[in-house]
Amino acid sequence: MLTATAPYHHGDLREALAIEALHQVRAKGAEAVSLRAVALAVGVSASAAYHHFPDKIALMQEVGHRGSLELDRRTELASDGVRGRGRRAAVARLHACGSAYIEFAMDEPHWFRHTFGPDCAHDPTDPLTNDSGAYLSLTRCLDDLARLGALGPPREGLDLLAWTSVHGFASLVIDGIVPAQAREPLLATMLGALLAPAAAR
Amino acid sequence: MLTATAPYHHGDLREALAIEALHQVRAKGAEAVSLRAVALAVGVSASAAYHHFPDKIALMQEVGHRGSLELDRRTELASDGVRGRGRRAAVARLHACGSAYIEFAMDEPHWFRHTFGPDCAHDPTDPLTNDSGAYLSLTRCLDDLARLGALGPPREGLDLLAWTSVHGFASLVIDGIVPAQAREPLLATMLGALLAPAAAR
DNA sequence: AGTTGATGTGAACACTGTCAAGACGCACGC
DNA sequence: GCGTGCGTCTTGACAGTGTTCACATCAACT
Repeated sequence: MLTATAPYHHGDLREALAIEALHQVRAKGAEAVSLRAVALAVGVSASAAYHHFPDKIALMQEVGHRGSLELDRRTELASDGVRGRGRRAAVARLHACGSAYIEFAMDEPHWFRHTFGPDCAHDPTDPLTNDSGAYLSLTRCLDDLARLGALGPPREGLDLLAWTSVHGFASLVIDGIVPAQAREPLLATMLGALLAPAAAR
Repeated sequence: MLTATAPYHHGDLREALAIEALHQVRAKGAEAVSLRAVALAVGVSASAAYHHFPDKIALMQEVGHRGSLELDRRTELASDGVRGRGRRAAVARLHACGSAYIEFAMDEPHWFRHTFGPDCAHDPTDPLTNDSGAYLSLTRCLDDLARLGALGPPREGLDLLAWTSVHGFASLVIDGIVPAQAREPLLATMLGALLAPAAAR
């Protein structure tokens, strides 16, 4: 039996630690996660973690990074799930994209919050460029709509408006400030404000 | 000399603790603040704090509450700073309101983040009702615009759209994901999407 | 005056992140 | 084949955290 790539003492401790940390963040929230508890749950001493991550912060950043990837995956999946080339399909794609974004925050509030939390702060020198596939999904949806002449306001800046409203709504919902049922109304209003008045839906 | 209301041993320890905690949150961020350090800075033992706050969380919630009040104050001040009854003034008021919201986040990123952080989670049973004077300021601006017939899309839900986009932008900026210079473009795009096409500015 | 109760102190507990010193075991060079 | 080296993990320790306990203090009321 070839045990694939199980190179060392533990096998792949770095991955195991990341997975366990992710589990605990999802379950209890980032603030309630301790490096020691993660290491113990994996069956390893606390200091063992320092051979794979320089900090606790680095471990948590790995969790945040996986949150970005998961968010990207969900939005992309949602937008790809809508077939068709017409205006109706393009609108539905944008709707699905925003809905998936919000749904991730509602499904995994702790994970979402930590992904955008202070420990995972991005490099302020080159924002918007490297990461955020969710933003790219949104941009593609809006590009399609622009190509179809379905957008009301001028194209420029609409990505940012759509993104910030969806992200802000998701944040406010998981903070308990805005009710979750407002999701559809918010998306409808956003689409109504973005689309040309011809056919809002 | 009448020393005003200096009732007890310290004077007003509860207030002193809250002020010092607020200072430290603004300076170092909520995660870096320890109850002990706050108490020591006030010149008091750590356990003394427990006669005024049941938890460290309660102390930090007081800081968050003051963040809500400060945000309310700023938005209200900004919107009241624009005089006039015409459409132009109403648009400027909405712009000033959103701008002040974002400016607070940029001036006090730690304070803003903590105000909307998990420790200050609101009661999910009655959202939108009790607090958030910033939302009320925004609503008033939009009511004015609606009365003047200046809004493009139907009135309902526009508060939420404006609020979430401003809040989302503020959050993304202080997370270093969106550049701060995008504030004016974002506000312009938002106004363009909200207003009737007659005169975008 | 003496009791009461709010307000302070100090020591202690369990827990945290982090580090230094040492023990284990795989992989390589001889 | 065997020792050497290095990556891996453990133990033990340090400083610092939130929180609680028994006790001291001091203002105010009866």
